[in-house]
Amino acid sequence: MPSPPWANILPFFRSGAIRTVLRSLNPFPRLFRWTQSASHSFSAFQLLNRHDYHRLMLAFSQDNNCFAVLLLLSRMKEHNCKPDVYCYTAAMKSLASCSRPWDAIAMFHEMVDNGVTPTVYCYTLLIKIYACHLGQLDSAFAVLNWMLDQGCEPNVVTYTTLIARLCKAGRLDDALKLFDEMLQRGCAPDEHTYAPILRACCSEGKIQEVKEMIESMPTHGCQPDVVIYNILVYGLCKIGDFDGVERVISTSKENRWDPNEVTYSTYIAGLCYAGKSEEAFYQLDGMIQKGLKPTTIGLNILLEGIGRDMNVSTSRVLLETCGELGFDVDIVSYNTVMNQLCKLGRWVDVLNLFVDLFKNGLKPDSYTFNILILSLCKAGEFSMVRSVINFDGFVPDVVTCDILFREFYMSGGIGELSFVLNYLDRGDIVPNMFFYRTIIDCLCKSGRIFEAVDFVRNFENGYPTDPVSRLAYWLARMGRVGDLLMLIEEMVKKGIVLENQIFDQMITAFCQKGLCATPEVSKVEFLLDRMLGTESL
DNA sequence: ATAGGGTTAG
Repeated sequence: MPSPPWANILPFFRSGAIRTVLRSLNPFPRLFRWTQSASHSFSAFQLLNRHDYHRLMLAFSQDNNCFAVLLLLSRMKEHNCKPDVYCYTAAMKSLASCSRPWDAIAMFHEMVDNGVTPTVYCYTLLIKIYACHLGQLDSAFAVLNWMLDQGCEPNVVTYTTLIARLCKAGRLDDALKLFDEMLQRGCAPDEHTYAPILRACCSEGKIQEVKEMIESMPTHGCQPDVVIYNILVYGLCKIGDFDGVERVISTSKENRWDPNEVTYSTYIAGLCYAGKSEEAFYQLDGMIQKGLKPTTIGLNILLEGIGRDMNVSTSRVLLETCGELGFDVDIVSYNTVMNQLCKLGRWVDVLNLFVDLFKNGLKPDSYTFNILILSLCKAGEFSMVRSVINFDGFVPDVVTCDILFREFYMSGGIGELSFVLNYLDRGDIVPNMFFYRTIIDCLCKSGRIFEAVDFVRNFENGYPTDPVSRLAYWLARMGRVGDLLMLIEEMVKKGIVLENQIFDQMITAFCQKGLCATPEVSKVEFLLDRMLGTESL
């Protein structure tokens, strides 16, 4: 028996959202029975109309499954159900959101080639793909002109899409030009059009312009809403005008809007960044009284600020009270407070919070482990570090390797490092320049200069700048100018261009050692000449 | 039926 035409699609039907859509489709009961009995030979797909296909496509698109969307489109064609502009638009959208913008554009052209006329929705999506997904604003403008040529009038959404991207790209002047153009063409803006422009003005600190533009909105038929006022709050925070923020919030009723959690989170973050965390803490209270709770990110910014500007006891108490207050915390909230305790060397408290986070149904991430491991290392509790490493769910990253390498090496536990090296060998963790620098630091601090030189020499592409400059620093620092000269000569001979970062580090070390007033400095000058000579080649 | 706006932590 041949497999049903939708066999490839059926596995995707497990998603709840898609099931819901399927149940509402006309032919679905029969389709469903077919899959149960598997004895019919007719194609239930023939019962789907364009509208059904479109709804299915949107459901799969929402599920981020563009494979299924494309499959549906090809099924349509097989069953002589010509895809309409809605189906093509849905397929384009799905491709775009699955990071396949070029395929989405190809889909647009396929649609035109098949004689389907794009709607303003479809052109707008195409503009969004060029502007947002590809960052090609000029191509997006070309689409705008093209649709005008085709007699399709852009609407407020079309203009807003392009204006928003121009603003995000820092092209505020072009955005304002387009804004005027849309007015001239008789297209009225709405709140969505103003928001990105106001946001861009705030970024440039043009708060006066922002205020004036908000006041002028009603003359264009727009009533400033909570989003518009949140942008104003953001702009005022950015220039530190917190009295202004107070005024905006206290006049909200007469201006017919209600502050929401974004309003307060923006305000609280602004206060924290300005070093006024105590004031931010106070605002949290005002927020609670209005029945609002902070966003998790806003809360985390506050926890960070309180620990920094006030004290860690307060941030810790706030974290521990979040459950009662009904605030949503996440692993970053715990990491923030644990990190503050770590810096103060309070490793027992760090450990306590590590235990608590599980009670809140959270899972530690690599930041959590790094904070915990660093706390324990600094306290010399290496046996506990070993327990943490063997913990079920341990997630190391390159920072973990860096901490473990440095701490175990310096405490003489070199034998333990095979664990770190195993991770690196397996390729699970890719070392970065900080890690290489740690290796150089460890080798140099323990006097293993030749091993450090060998380390940079045997690098895959040879003598990477960052570790070499670190090594140069140590050699200069230790007064081993001869070894340093040899290293530099060796690199020059191999035709390696010496980056000035290497010389920066050397000069820093020489200055720190107070060698600049001694004859040794002539050797540095010699090296600098060498560098200039190399660079002129 | 389909397209567009605001805060953002380690």
